[in-house]
Amino acid sequence: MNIKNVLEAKVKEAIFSIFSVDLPAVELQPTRKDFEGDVTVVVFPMLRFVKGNPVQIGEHIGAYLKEQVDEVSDFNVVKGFLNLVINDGFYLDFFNEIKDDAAYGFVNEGGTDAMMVEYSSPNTNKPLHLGHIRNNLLGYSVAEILKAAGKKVYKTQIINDRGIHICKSMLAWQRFGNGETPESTGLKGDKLVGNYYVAFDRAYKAEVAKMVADGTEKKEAEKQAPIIVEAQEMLRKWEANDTEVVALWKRMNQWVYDGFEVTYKNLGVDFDKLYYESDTYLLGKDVVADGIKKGIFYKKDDGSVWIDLTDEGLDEKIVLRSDGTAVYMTQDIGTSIQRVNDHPDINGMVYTVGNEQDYHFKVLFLILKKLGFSWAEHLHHLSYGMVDLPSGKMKSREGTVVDADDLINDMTQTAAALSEELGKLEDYSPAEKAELNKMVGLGALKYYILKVDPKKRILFDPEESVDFQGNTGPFVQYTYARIQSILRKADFDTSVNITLSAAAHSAGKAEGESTVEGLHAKEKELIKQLQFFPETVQLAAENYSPAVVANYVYDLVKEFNSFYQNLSILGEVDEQRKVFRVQLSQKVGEVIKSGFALLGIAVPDRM
RNA sequence: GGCCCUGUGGCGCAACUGGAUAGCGCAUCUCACUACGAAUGAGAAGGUUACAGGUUCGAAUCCUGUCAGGGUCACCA
Repeated sequence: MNIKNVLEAKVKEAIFSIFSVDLPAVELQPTRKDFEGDVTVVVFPMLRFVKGNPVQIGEHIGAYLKEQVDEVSDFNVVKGFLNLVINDGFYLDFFNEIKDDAAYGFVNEGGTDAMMVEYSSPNTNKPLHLGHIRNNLLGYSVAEILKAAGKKVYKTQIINDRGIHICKSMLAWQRFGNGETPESTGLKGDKLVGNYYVAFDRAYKAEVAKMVADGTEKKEAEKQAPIIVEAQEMLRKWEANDTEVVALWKRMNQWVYDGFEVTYKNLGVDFDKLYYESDTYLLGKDVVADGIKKGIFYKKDDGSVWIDLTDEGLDEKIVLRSDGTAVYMTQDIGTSIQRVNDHPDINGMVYTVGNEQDYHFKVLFLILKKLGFSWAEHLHHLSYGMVDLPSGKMKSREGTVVDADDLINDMTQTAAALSEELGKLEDYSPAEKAELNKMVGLGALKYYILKVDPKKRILFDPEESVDFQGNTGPFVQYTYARIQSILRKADFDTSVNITLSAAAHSAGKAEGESTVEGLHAKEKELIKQLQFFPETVQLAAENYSPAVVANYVYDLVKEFNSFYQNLSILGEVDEQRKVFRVQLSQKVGEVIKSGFALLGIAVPDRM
């Protein structure tokens, strides 16, 4: 039973019995460390309903609760804050309730509503970089959090596999590639193709520069440079299904997919369903036609179709070009509908896309609502800030990016160096070490990115390596490993429930249970912290925020380390208390593991 | 210029969504390994929450204005 629910009901009861007033809500919060107590009732909001001095009202409620509620053993009032002391028995009972629940904190209702979470969605003309990593980690984690909160979730990505940018790398490869392949060069496919994307840009810029030098206007030169004209011609051929162009396109895209797969696997993310833009880019046109009939869209004289969103404080937005072809928005409308057709249980979608597209999604969601889809009420743009370098924005074309594979390797190597230095794993095989180093390196990277509120932009300095100490992934992993070390050494039965001794607990003890005299403050704090896990998962889901989970796990771990350092676990002389402390450690370990799993971070038994 | 996001000790982040004396980690300075793992713990120092008004019992949080940084305003995606 949740103590909050009990107290809320009882406080209302108290107010009714003392003042004959029905209170609509009760504000509860954990008591600050500097005050005595566990849960605090804030009296101030009641003053609207109950006239009087907040301190006196607090005293009245406190006295009533102490009298009427078993769990409340004492109280004190500071200004308008009523601090309640909850007895140790309650916390022990609570702990025994959750102790053996392997899925503690997770809701497993298999609700009928499914959510689709889209993330990653890369272009197939260049390798993934740090920006994609943030996207991937956020999307994956939010999907896992939603699952834990009881939703059915489909993870998806839309692969931007067509368009002028793809033709650019294709053309450059044709011209300068000399038949190079991933096999012939030993390069990862996405890297190889990315090189040609850069090569195109270089050639293009050179052509433009030359034309400008020869007297052409810059804007004209950018439009007329032979290489860009040729790329556009290639796109036309692709759209006309030209066999040669399509064959090249398939071949080069496959190189990229093979490369992406390696990166995704290293990163530990996965997808349930893939969408390809080449399949979806024509979608949405019929919906637009339908929308015109409904009067949602209107046609201009030149044939282009628009929606007027000025009433909603936005602009007019084009949804179909004058030549009848689709724009980005059209595709997105069509694709979202397609997704629901493919998965009829979807009743909401999350789009993990950078905040540069805030406006686009505002418009998209509004249009879908206007079109009357019920699921359009549950759309969320998981918008996140850009990852910038000290030198500014990352730009693939200019080669100023932090490559995803390189970064993962760097992190692994830093972990390896640190581990070697500490020298605790001499008995590990090279393969075991490699696996562990990757786990820790990735743990550092993932935590570093996920602990920050998604909305905020991140400044990443490659010169200063990601921390492994303090508020970091490895810190949490280390604590987990420490707990496992204790569990390995605890060679006694820990299956019994420990309760308060009869002397400390008026209710007495049940048959076959073991007792302790009372909880140490550090033990109690840990149980309190464990209590917050389920609500943390829900809060994280409501806010689509892995940072909420990361911060929670960090607080739990900090609390545990303090407990660990200040009290003896296996060295405890009282046998019952020793058992209890091992159980407590085990549970904390489980929650660390569960919480980190929501972030996509693994935890090691040793490190 | 219009609209959107962000601004918290030197740096990186929190603050249970309006509650108590604004927490934590790096970095700096002290302590603690013949303790269950020091990738740790205990402590010190460091703040007018960008600025100015306002709302109320109470503001980092809400409103208005100003400043700074970023984004966005294409028949591009």
